[in-house]
Amino acid sequence: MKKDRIEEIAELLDKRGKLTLNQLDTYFPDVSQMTLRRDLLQLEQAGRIIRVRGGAMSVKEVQKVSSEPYAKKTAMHTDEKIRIAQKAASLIEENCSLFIDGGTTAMCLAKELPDINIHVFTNGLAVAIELAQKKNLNVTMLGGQVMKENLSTASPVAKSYFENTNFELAIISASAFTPENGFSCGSMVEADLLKMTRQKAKAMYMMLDSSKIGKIMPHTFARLEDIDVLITDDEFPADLKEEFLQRDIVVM
Amino acid sequence: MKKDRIEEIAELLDKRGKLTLNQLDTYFPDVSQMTLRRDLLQLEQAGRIIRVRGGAMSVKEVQKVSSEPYAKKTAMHTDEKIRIAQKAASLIEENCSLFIDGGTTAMCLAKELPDINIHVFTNGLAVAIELAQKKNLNVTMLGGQVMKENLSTASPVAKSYFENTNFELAIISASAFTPENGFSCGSMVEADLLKMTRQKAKAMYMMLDSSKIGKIMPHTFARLEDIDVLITDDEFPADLKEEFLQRDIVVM
DNA sequence: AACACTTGTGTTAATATCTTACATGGTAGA
DNA sequence: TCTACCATGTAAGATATTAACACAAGTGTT
Repeated sequence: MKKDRIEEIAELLDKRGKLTLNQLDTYFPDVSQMTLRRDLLQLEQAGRIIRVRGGAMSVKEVQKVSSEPYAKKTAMHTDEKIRIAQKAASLIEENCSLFIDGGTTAMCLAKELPDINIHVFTNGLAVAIELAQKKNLNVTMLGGQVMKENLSTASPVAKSYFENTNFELAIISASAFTPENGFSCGSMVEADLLKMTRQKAKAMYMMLDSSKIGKIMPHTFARLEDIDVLITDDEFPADLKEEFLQRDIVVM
Repeated sequence: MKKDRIEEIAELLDKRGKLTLNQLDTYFPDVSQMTLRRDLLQLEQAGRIIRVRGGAMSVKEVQKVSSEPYAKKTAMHTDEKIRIAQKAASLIEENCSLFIDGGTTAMCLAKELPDINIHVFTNGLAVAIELAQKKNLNVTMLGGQVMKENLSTASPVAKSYFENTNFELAIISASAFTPENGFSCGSMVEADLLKMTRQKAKAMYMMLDSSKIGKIMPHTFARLEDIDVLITDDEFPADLKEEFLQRDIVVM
């Protein structure tokens, strides 16, 4: 079947990074080179690969090679983030309306979200673009001044947005957490926005990988008791977990 | 000098995403194609570009590819658009405040804009991200529902933004133009936004490559006399130009 | 100054790769 | 059953790339 073969080619390329047509030919001896060419063309149009002379290479590979310095930042704790994002995604139901922030954990969540009929509000540019790929999903971008470090928007003006919009659920992530100082982040305007979000949403889920615990950032936007669900990883300290559970907060 | 040329090629590629050898050849008429090939080879080994059949593409571009249907992306880097964008960019002065739309021509403009102290409002997600790279430039994203086809936002809510913001200049592009129907685009909400923009801005510059002339899209957002400057290419018909000039509109 | 030697470049032919156009067979729906 | 369409194959032709050699200008050595 054509589709399977194309999928297989894509996976191969993701693993190997780069393949020549001759290599592909030995992988798929029962179809002609021309067919493989056509497959590659399709994959290229889908944006998954790049055709180069002699064959093709995976887009992922290219990204890896080039973004070494930046990769370090984002690659930190990626596995945990993805697992946390998957947990969060499993909580989303069809026809709901939710807010997602613009951080890297939120970006992971955006990738994990199923393509179903939900409405998502976000202040992350990259998150919005990622979500725009999904056909059934509705995205609304919160406007405001663009913060260059994290490609999010934040501004007092966003407030006027909120007056006319509604969402049941806010899923956000913090840069730091201690029981005393609550959930905090580095930007005041962002903290402001997240506070507003808390007021607007019926429920608030917090994604927090355990590396954030014990850190303090300048601006607190939520306290321990403000959240309804805490989504974290297995490293999460048991004693802290107890504190959440005592307040009827679900920890998962 | 070899080094300068290579640097120039790299910059060119970052701006335009992808170039064929023939295009490069016209940019550097005083060296042979073979030399350019060798330059590309070097840049490839340095990891800055990827050579593809017929030419090369910027690694940076590839990173963006994953977030946008690829075919569209490359198709849009036409020479005319870039030349028009360059003309438009040359009109921008330091310390001004302007609006740019989210279309592909606007994207070219974003790339051409100098990194000086100006404030830019836009409703294009990709445009905002592009502009966020520039250190001295200030970007504000207009919020609203994200339109998946063109990664722009548009919504009635955007109106509330405009009440608190000011910009002197709006530089926008249309999808279609006829003297009778004016400048039009395919989306009603977008047309709405652009109309508002017209009211808010002191001046409006229109970027219009000649391929758009004679086409009509469903929603007109500006008429001939609404604009102050028309930025177009050399193919622009002389008789039409006359019509603009009669209304004291600068054509360049 | 004469001499290798390196480096950047151009020219051409040989090679590799890609596209185009057309032919074939199988399959789903009319 | 027939038609239309899709996925595929084949091969000629177009295009792009490499390889090989040549040359000129600058550099250092004797």
